[in-house]
Amino acid sequence: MRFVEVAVPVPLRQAFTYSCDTLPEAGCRVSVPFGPRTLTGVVLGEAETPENSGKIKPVHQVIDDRPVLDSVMLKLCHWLSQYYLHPVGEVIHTVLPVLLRKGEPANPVEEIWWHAGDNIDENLASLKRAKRQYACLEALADEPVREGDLKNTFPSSIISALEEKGFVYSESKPPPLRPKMWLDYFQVGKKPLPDKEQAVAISALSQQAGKFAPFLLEGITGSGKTEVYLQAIEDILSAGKQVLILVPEIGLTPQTVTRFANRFGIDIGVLHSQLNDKDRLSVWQRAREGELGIIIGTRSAIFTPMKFPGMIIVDEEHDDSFKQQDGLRYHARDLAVMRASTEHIPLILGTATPSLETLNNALTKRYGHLQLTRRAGGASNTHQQVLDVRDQRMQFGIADGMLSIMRQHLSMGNQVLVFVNRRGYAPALLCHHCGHSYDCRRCERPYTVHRTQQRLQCHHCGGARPVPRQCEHCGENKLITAGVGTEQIEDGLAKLFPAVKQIRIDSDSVRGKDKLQRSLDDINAQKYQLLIGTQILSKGHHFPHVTLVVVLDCDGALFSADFRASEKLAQLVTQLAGRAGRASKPGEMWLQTHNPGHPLLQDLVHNGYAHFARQALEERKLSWMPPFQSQAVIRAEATNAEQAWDFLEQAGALLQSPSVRLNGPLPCLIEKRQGRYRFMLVLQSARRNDINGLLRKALPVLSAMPAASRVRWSLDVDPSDFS
DNA sequence: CCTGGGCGCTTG
DNA sequence: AAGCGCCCAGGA
Repeated sequence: MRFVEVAVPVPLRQAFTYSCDTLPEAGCRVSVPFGPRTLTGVVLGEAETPENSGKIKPVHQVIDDRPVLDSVMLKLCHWLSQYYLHPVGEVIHTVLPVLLRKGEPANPVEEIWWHAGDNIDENLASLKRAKRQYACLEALADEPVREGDLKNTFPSSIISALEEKGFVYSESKPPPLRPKMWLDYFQVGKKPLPDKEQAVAISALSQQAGKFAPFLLEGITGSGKTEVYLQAIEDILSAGKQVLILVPEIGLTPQTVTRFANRFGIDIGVLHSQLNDKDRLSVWQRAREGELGIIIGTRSAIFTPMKFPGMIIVDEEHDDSFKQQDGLRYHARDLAVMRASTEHIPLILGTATPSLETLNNALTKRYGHLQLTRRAGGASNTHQQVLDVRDQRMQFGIADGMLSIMRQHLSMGNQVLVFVNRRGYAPALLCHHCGHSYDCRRCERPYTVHRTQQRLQCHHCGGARPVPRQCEHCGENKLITAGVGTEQIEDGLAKLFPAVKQIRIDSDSVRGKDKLQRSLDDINAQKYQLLIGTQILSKGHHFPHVTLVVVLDCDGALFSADFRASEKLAQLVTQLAGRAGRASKPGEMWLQTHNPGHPLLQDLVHNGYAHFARQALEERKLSWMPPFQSQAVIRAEATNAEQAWDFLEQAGALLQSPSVRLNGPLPCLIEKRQGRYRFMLVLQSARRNDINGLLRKALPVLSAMPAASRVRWSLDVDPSDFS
């Protein structure tokens, strides 16, 4: 009798011991009895003979003949569980593809092959009058045929008729594995000559093959980061090693994939959020068998197994979408660092606007630091300026001065991009007579007015209602909107520039498959001259015909309660500036603000992101903020505000330590959502281990508190925001 | 007297 | 998390 530790998908901070006759390998799935249920768990390793073996139940069934989590992935699961203080069972649950969680087989499904039996000639002779059966048997005479192929030519009835006569038989076998199959057709396509900086980066990266070596690739937009990726992975692929590339959620366009596929002429495994479970599993399988040379995917692609790991690339490493915001709140970029380290492979963190965390690691030499400071092809940088809108007449959020600059660019036939960080028509609806504001009851925040859908929509909970005609409070017919969203700008600009073709790009307008890609193609084919949009426009797409970028409102970020707001604004503005222009058409960018003298804006506009970021790091150091301090947040929400607050107060009492500063309970930045009041408790310390240790000790007590069961609570290690 | 839903206890 | 027993309220 042997014993195993099994991680089961329940929110309990422990593994469970089971008995078995023969020891399954660590990383294999097993089905186990758990209370009155049967669950699919994963073997973590052998357990010592337990003392209270009376409780121990036997493993029902071993599902896998070989681990679904190799030793590296198991190690990472343990790290995730320890670092994010999350139950192992749930960690393993999030790491595995959905179908594997459900206990589906991990190996590729077997294929059925049809063979001709003995005495073919004799059998054929007996089929003289059954022409189709004759043809079918003849087709199998020389070699077996895959059932799928056979059924393309012959109906099942013909095949089963032959089977009944004993003339043919079927055999099922696993599809053949083809590790490193990309090498059969791998060839390096036409490539540009790297400039000096690119060449330095490429050679620095290639010298590190086969060992852990993290790099920040800080390259301004248009400096050719992707070309560095392409040339850096060339030798890795040709040596039969795989490359895993992580990209932000919206950055994964068919174009990105095509660029890699065209260069090397190979198949690429693509993992995006809309992929169905079956296709996802298939990429997982082919990556695990070493059949795919390149795997590109969003956040959760970091969990893709690789038989021949060669390199990991995190593109746009600063992007927020790498941080998971529920359940296991991991950061895929940080996990990529851990993974590269355990796999002993190099890692590229590429971006024009490094997060302060990564920049700090590069400046303190924990990471190699590669810089690309020149735009390829000699294109000039977009010139950034601040537009003082104080006392200016504004129409739908755009100052008169701004409109005349826009008019100039449009009259020259150039494209103009207007950035607004708000979708919908307006962020609020008010009664001009009594002042009544239309708020979502569940979130206590103003509804956003959506004109195209004729609805009021809550952007916090998704709730909606029809647009009222008259005030529900005083009955007057004086409802007005406040603030400006993309729809309103679209409306307003259409009236001002009736001859100019315009397009709105936000998550409402690009809903649906490939809609975004089609719109982007149309923009670059110059079917539109005026582009109005949100964040989406700042991610990864280049608009060579845009010569003017307008950012409508910077003021919100300058005075935000979130200490990262200025970093995010700087990244956004810089990324947006990078979208525009090309060599023959230098771009300009205007930032509308009521605070033209704000040191942050001035620094960004005059000295660029690189300077701004180094300055911001100094400030963070002086003000004892991340990345010089570590943070964790406990959030609690409940329909009864007091219960959420009470829980956090009790938690605070439990989390007393001289080396960890506690802040709270405080209301979250989104104070109420979906009818639940939300509070948080912030832990901060110079040493992350102090926070981790403190929480590790307290969590079992915390989870057992009666107050804990009355609220929804969660732990966020290294929070990226305080919403 | 029986049904149902809410709660809290347990899970190897 | 989720399945189960347990307890109390409500209906004819």
